[in-house]
Amino acid sequence: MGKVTLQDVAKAAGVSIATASWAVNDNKNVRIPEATRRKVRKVADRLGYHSNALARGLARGRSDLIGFVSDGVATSPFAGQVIQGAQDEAWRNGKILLVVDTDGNPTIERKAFAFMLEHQVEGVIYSSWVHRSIVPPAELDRITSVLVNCFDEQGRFPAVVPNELQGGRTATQLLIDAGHRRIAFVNDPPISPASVGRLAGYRQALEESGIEYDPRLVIAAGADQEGGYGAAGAVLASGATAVFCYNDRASMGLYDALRERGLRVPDDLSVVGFDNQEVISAHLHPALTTVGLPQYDLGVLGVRALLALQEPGADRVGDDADAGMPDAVGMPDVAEPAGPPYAPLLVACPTVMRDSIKPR
Amino acid sequence: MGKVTLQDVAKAAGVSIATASWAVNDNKNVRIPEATRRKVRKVADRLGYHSNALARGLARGRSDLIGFVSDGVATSPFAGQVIQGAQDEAWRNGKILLVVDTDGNPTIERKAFAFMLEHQVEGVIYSSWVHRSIVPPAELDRITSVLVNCFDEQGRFPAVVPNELQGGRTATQLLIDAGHRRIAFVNDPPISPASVGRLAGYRQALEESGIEYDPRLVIAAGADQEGGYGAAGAVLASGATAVFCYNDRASMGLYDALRERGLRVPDDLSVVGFDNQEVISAHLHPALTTVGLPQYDLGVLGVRALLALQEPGADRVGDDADAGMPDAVGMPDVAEPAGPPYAPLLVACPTVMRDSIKPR
DNA sequence: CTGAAAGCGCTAACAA
DNA sequence: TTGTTAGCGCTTTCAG
Repeated sequence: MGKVTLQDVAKAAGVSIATASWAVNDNKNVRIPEATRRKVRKVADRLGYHSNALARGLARGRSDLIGFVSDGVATSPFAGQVIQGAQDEAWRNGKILLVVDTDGNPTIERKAFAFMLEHQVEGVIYSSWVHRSIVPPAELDRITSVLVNCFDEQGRFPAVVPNELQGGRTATQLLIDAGHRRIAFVNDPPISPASVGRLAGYRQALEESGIEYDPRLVIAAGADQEGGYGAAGAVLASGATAVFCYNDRASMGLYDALRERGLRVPDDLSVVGFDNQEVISAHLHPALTTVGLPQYDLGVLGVRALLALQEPGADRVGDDADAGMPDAVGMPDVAEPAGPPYAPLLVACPTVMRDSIKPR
Repeated sequence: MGKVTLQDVAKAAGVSIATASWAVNDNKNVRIPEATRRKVRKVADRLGYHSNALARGLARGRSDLIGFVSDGVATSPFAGQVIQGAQDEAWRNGKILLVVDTDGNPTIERKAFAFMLEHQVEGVIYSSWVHRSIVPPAELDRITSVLVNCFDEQGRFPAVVPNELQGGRTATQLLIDAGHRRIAFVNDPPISPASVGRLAGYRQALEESGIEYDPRLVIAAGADQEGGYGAAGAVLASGATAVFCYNDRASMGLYDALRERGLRVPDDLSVVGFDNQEVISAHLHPALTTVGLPQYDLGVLGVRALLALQEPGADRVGDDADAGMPDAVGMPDVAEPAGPPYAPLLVACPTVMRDSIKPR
């Protein structure tokens, strides 16, 4: 079984091996009569021929493989989505993803890169579980690479990250639009792109609406249920009528604390979360209005940036590889590969309207 | 840069290309002096040599690639873990995973298999997001394959699945051990390995403790927060002092409903969940005692079964590939590849003790 | 338009 | 112990 080679096909079809090759691939440099092509194709199908990617890669010097190394995306509840997006976009371009999750282990990471190199990947997506600044491992210099959900301060590599500022602004704006003026922000204390960016967005939204920023409304609390639970007292004491929580998990904790005090969302307090972590946000009572992370898009744009890098100025040609693939519409175009230093590509965080905001 | 070949290394080291090959790989058929080996190795390092996996695969007729096709594991909040387990185990054996998530789309699935075939994978893990019975796609017959988190009724393929019955029994036993005799079971209505298996486990545990099974204690409710929320009334009306919920999400809904009625877990009602969906279970108030799904192990055992299939009777040899890898201890051995029909390998569901059970 | 033939980088007989 | 060499299956000039 199995081992049907091009040679077999050629022989069975009564053509040379070269002709068979032309016929099977839609090679544009060579014009082959439709009849011949069809015949070869049919024979190939009948024999169950599958081109050997190893041989093809060797001969062409191109593997059609894209590496995806992450420090935990696969394990994180979040970000299977970014892999999915990357995979879909890779696929659309006739590439396939070689995924390795290093779980943050440097030994594994080193090996992962060795593997990628050996397998002649055309580039690698280096991705982080949590949006953060990284110092790129030395291996990245040996391969065309782009950063996803992380970035290097020097901008030595193209990076694709969520637009935290816009996200924070959007979340806050939701509350303002509902008529709230006194809006608390439960923020994660450690400095991070997310905590800094969302706070900046919060302030920007307030400012745009002429609401004065009151530092007492910014409450520091851990970015999980316990944090949100513990922050309830401070939120209530602040006199806020609405609260923007750093993430959905904190919102969930806040819900709990509120319920224990006999208070109701959104009647007594409007709340908006962040992350759109569906298991939580979609199923809280009431369902949580929140701002999502553009994970799928991060993946898509990551590989798009990577491909743009290796074919400078080349137009993407649509082949039939996308049959049945979800279409990626409404996504920002990736900037022309301008060369370093690269400014991170900021991807918009979408609004997810549910039932936790009450107009007043 | 980059393109350093074995030939280059050989030349630079002043040996033949064959010798270089022996030296770089730890080939056991050929003994070459440590000195030569070391020299070659050093030159290789200096030049930044990386063996070309495509050429190696072609020449050896072996790709060291294992396919992993899933209908949504990557997207599901659950099961990045199974990929992780599969990847780790593959790695330990010098293999690497080629992951494709078809998202349940048959067109994509077909293409995924074509890709796998082309890339000469040595076998494929076919995995489902939710534990279920499947009819294996025809392509599986062309490749050595094993099913993970799913199975075919005829046992034509080895399958690795969670032991739902044991899980259900364990969950119930937890409650019994705490002194409860009247234990409700909030079950998911649709027939599935999980609903059937967990119910059987529930009944078995009761029986083993001489508690009579009362059908009125089995309450049908959707397997999510809404379901658990809605089931509260029935649970309370049943007079149960404890409840085993089909999953953590339902438990979460139940928590909500209870709190709204001024009732407390575990004082007024003990509860145990299922799935150990950490975002939820670990952070509920009080934290939820639950039974986990052995996802990581499913992945590990899946590839282990696959490898066992292709090297019948061969002992696994530990090479140095596992440096820095998490170790897989305490895992059941995969059964000898007995040949079809295969009985599914049942993997134990672990207990996760937290704070939602109160002794009485 | 089609065939012959030279590799792609590496492995593994087979010789030396 | 080491070198020579014939492929692995496919792509792609270069002739025909």
